[in-house]
Order: sequence, then C-alpha cells, then structure tokens
Amino acid sequence: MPTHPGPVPAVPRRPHTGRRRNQAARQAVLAAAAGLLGRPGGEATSIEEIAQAAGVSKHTIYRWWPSKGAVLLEAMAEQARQEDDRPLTGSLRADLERFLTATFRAAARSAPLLRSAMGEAQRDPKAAEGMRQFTAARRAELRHLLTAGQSRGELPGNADLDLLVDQIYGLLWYRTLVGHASLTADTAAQLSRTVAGT
Amino acid sequence: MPTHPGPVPAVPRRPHTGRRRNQAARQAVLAAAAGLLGRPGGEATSIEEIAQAAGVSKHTIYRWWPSKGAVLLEAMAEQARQEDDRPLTGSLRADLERFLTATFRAAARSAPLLRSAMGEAQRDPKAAEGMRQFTAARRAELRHLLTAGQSRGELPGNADLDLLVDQIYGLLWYRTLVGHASLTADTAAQLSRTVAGT
Amino acid sequence: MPTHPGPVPAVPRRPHTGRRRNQAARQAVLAAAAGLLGRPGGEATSIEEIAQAAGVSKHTIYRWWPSKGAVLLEAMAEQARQEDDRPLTGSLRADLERFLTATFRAAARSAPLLRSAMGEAQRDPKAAEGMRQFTAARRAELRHLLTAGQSRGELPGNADLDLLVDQIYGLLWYRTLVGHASLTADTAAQLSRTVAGT
Amino acid sequence: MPTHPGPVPAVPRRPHTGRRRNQAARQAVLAAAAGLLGRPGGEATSIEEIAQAAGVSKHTIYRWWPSKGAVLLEAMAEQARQEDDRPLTGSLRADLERFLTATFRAAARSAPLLRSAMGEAQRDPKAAEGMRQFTAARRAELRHLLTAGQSRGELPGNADLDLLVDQIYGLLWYRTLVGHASLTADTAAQLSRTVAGT
DNA sequence: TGTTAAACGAGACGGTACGTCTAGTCTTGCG
DNA sequence: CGCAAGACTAGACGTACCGTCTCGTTTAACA
Repeated sequence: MPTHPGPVPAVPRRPHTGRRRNQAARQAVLAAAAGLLGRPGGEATSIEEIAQAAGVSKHTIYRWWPSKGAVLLEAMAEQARQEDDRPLTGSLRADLERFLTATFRAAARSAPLLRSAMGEAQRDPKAAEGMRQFTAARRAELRHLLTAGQSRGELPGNADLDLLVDQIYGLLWYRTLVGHASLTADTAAQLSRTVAGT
Repeated sequence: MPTHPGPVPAVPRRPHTGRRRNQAARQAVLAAAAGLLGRPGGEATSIEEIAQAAGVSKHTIYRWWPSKGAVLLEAMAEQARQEDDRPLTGSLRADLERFLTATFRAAARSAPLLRSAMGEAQRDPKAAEGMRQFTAARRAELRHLLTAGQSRGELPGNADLDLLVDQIYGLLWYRTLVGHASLTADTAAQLSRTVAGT
Repeated sequence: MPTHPGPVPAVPRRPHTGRRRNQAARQAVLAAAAGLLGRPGGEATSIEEIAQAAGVSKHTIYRWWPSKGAVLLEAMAEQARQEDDRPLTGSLRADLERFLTATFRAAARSAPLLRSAMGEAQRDPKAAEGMRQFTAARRAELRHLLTAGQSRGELPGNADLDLLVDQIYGLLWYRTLVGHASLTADTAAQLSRTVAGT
Repeated sequence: MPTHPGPVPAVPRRPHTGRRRNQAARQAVLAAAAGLLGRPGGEATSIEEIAQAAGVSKHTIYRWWPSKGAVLLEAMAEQARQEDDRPLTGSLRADLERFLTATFRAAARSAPLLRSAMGEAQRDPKAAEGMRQFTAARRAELRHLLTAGQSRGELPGNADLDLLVDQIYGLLWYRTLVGHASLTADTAAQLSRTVAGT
C-alpha cells in the first residue's frame, strides 16, 4: 500500500539530502490507528487522537498520508500482511480451507479496521482508489489458488472464477460490515466444501 | 425501515389534534437524498444540503429521523421497494434469476445510496442497527426462495442456505462498495446457473 | 465597527425569520478577548481560547467576525467607546486637555488590546481596513475640536490640522506600540499646552 | 542591530576553528526579506519563503537570528541605514527638513518592512526589545538635532523635546501603520515649519 | 596534507493556531 | 400545533507556519 507520492521514483535526481523519514513514526501511526479502532466505541477515531496516541504530530500524518482513509487503509493492509508461504498442497479443498481459515481469522481480528476503512472509502475518493487496489491484490491471491484447482480439474472448466472470488470475498466483507454473523473456522470449512466439492 | 417513533401507528392515539405530519415533506427529503447522492461527487452530501434541496427545515428532518444515517437508510429502503408479487414458477433457477435480475438492477440504480448508507452504518450505531434490519429482511426473501427450491430437491439437502444467501448478497454489496465490477443481468444469470445447477 | 457583511442592509427583503443573534454571546466574546489580552503574556491569545473563555463555540465567532483581527478590533472599539457628551468649554486648551486626558487613560488601560489589534492589522487586510475606519472616526472627533479652536483664532489660520491630528494620535500609538514611555495625565497637559499655546 | 549572541565575545576561548559565517548568506536573507515583503500581499511572508528566496536553509536563518521578528528588524535597520554625514547647517528648520525628508523617503520605501517588523514586535517579546533599541537610536539622532536648535534659542527653553520627538516619529509610524495618508517631502517641509517656527 | 570544528542545504518533526465544515440542538415567529 | 429560518455547541478536518532537530556535505584553519 504505497503512500501518496505513489510508486518510489526509480532514479532520484539527487542522491537524497536532508533528514530521512522516521520509520518509527510510520509504524507508531499505523499501530495507533489499529489500536484505537479496536477499542469499544472506536468507530469514531479522529486523526487528532491517532496522532496523539502515536506521539506524533498531526502534520506528520498529513505529510505522509493524503487523508484519514489512507491511514486506515494502510493500517489495514499492514495487519493483513500475513505471509503464508507454504507451498500449495495440490488439493483445492485443502488449499482453500487453509487460505480461508487464515483469512477469516485475520479479518475477524481486524474487523474494526476493515469496517472503518471501507466506511471511509465510501466518502473519500482517494481512499476508494486505495481500497480498489487493496482488494484487487487479495482477489488475485485467491484467484491464483482457484485457477490451480481448475487446471487440475477440481473445478468445472466453465466456472466463472471472477464471480466465485467475488462471492467469497463478498461473504467476508458482508458479514464484517453488517455484523449479523461471524466468520469462523467452521465457515471456512463449510465454504471450502461447497466450492471445491468433496 | 421504520423511523424513530417506531412503525407507523395504525391508529393515532389522539383522534386528531394539531397538524399532522406532512407526507410531502417526508417524500421530498427522501427524494432529495436519493437525488443528491446520485450526482457526481455526491459522496459528501450533508444534511443541510438535503434540507435545502427538499425545501425543508433541518429541524424537520431531525424531528422525524434520528440521524443522517437513518435518512439515507430509509431513502435506500424506499428505492429498494420493488414489489414483485408474481408467484414463484416452481423452478429454482428461473425464480432465482428473476429475483437477482431485478435486485441487481435496483442495486445498480441506487448504488450511491447503498454506498453512503453502508458507509454511515460503519460509524453510526443507530444506522448500523437499521442496516441490520434492512438486510435481514432482504435475506429472508432470498432464503424463502432457496428453501422452496431445496424442498423440491433442487439444492442438496445438506446445503447451508445461510452461507449461500450471504455469498449472494455479499457479492452484491462487495461489488457495489468496491466498484471493481458491475452487476448485470448476465451476472444474475451466471450466478443463478452456478447456484441452481443446470 | 461593523462586522463582516459591512453596513447594515437597509431594507431586508423578508421581515426576518429564524433565531436572532445572541447579543450575550457577542458581548461575552468581546469581553473575553479584552480580558485574555490583558493577562501577562496575553500577546498570544488564540481564537480557541477566546471562544472557551466566552463559553461560545469557535464557529459562532467566525459566523460574526471574518477573522481574529476583526474580533480584536471590535473589542478595542468597544473599550474605546467613552461617551463624553459634555459641551465644549470654549477654550481650546481646556477642551483638548480634557479630551486627551480621557483618551490617554483609556489607551493605557486597553494597551494590550490596541497593540494586538494593530499587530493583526499589519498582517490581515480585513483588519487593516477595520483599523482604517476606526482611526478615521477617532481623528474626526479630535479634528472637530481643533477646528472649533481654529475658528476662534486659538490656532493660526494656516495650521495644518490633519498634520496636527496625526502628530497627536501618532504620539499615542507610538508610545503604546513601542512601550518606551507612558501616556499620563501630565503628558496630556503638556501636549495641550504645546498645541494650544498658553 | 546585533544578532542573538549579542555583542561579539571579546576573548574567544579557542582562536576559532571551523568554517566562518557566510556573509553572502546574511545579505541574501536580508535582501530576500525586504524583497518579499515589498510584493503585493506580502504581509504574510514566512521564514520558509525567505529561506527559499535567499537560497538558504531555514536552519541557517535560525542559527543567526533568534526569531522571525529579529530578521525583519535587522532587514529594516539595514534599509534604514542612511548615512547623512553632512554637518548641521546651523538652522534648525533647514536641518530638520533635511533630516525628515530623507527619513520619510526611506520610511515610505521600506514601509512593508516597517509594518511587518512592528507587527511582529507586538507578538514576539524578543522583537519588541529589538524594536525598542532600534527606535531609541533613531530618537537619539533626532533629539540631538533638536537639542542643538534649542541651545541656539530656536526652540523655547521649556520645550519638552522627548514629547516633540515622539510626536514626530509618532506621525511617521502612525501613517505607515494605518496607511491613511502618506509621508511626502511636503509633509516634511510643513512639519519642519510647524516645529521650528518660521 | 590530512584532521577537525563549524557552517551549510535539505528537509523531517512536534507543536500550535487558523479558518472551514458537519452533525445535531435550540429558538423565534408565521400560518 | 407543524414548520422554515437560522443561530448555536461541539469538535473534526486539513493547511500553514514556527522553531528545533538530524543527516550528510563543504569549507577553511590548524597541525
């Protein structure tokens, strides 16, 4: 999730002079955002609070993130970064269940952050764009997994994978945002069974 | 979507004292909300703007709705009211496709309203509760349809209908909120085929 | 000292509906501004502090005054309002001394306010304009007094009254702003003697 | 106008090693300050802008001047340095007119600088102290001239020279700060005539 | 000729104020 | 009474500037 100057300039003209960005500040902001949103009643967390909790000036936040939504989005992405580099097993259902179990657990843990970030994306076009990028990356992972299964014949050749991916992530977001039902390991297992057959 | 005094009292307690609620004002507010949110850049529409566009005092809005989210929610519900009273056909796939086609079309039309209402529900607990009720009613309709199909053997007896319903509405909301793909009649047909088999 | 819409609209189109301006709030703001600036170290008094001390929302201040400078200016004008409606005596020197004694005393009392208002007028064009109006009104009073004396032959017929007025008010502001000397009753007496001869 | 370490330390402990102050930078800063303030709308000129315009780091400014006000003050003093070393003529009126003509011209030229410096002096105690010193030096020059005239009998023996000096410099500052009238050669002549008699 | 103290450019940082905006409440007078 | 107009409180938002700080480079006197 790059911050607002966009992708890193490949070849800076000058070798870079001046004080460098304080990575501790960046981490402190993201951690504070995640922490504050987790509190009860944390739906309404202001930039000012985040700055204070992070021991950082408000200006420092605005220097590096274009809006509140961008901070939430990056905090969410930070939390979501869950390297599962174990190789695929060769069974779609097993792979899918492993993926979904981990994903659902992470989503449940960061639910307040997800909710706030998605809420912000509905009112801040910059956050909306960030959300689009974030979700695209997630869908790509899942789609990769499904494609592998399809090529092994575990899914019908005419299955619409984009539709399937959106159903699965749709379920995740729908339950997270509406809050009428939870995302458990059971849900992950049941869903994997439905999708991948026996 | 009842407004805050709860469901409209069938029989007013007082036989007739004072002036009655101006229904024209109610409609004007909901129409103004829907209209303003539809504009480009309408993500940021304030109560003040809605009041002005409706030719109504801000106070009148707050007299009848507890919060901005409640207005949006009711405006959304108003737009979503699509009486399809034709009887079910007896084919799950046909029933489902008819339902989804209509639902997707309505959702696409009111997308800005849906987005704003869901966004508001992430920050306003009252709106969240309203959203929970609204979505529950929608899920019940769809579930009714699926149950009928299941009882006719068009879905496996062990299918988890709640999960299925959430996948379908999840897809709808996910695409609406993220905006990476659209909800077309094709989507409805394809999804119906996937769910209901041949 | 008119507030930002400028001169009072002569004939409002509507007889005016809606809540009327809270005069208590206006007075509270001006009093708070005067009070806070009088404190030691009051040079740096923020709008936020004034609002808090006045028990008023910051927004209310900005509704009625276009900038911080305008508030200070009006507070200053309010303090400067010193009705001396006693008739002129017929002796320039006596009239002048009475005028200057009162004026110097008032200036000394409100010195912090004068200093801040003039300081603000150096950076805020709106405040500068207000300052121009305020000082013009003051100069007119003094000039009226001098004109009367001149017509009685107590000042040479070719005396440049504008220059004289600016010397007198210049003295007042110069000492107030630089703070190297004070403005006492003695100063007033001595100055009157210099200007009006014996 | 000494900069913040005050008078140069008479006996440095070490003979001084390291790079010496860049005089070009000092001049560039003062010139940039004077230049930027002269622009239309230059009332609000920041240290950052001055640094940039001077091609100098902000830090370099703060190394040599304690505050923004000090920079403006020194820039003002720099502009005000107008060596008029011609001997006095022996006529108060002639001497005064020559002095005032030059002074008024200089003031008119540097008006934006004077205004900003005085404005800053109202909020920054360090700048206020600097302003006191600067004005004291100016008053001393003028007073010297008047004293000479008085000793020649061109002013009454009981004239209060301090009051007179403050009236004259008061006029200058009052017109500069309020901007309602200008300081021309005519003004200087007229004022000299008033003060020094025929 | 190297060493070393200090000045310098760039620019990040904490702090603080400004002026704007929105939500939601309250007041006044009209119909 | 219901309603429109609109003033009010509370407080977040994003911008701007100040004065301090760190980083790495450059300068020039000393050794």
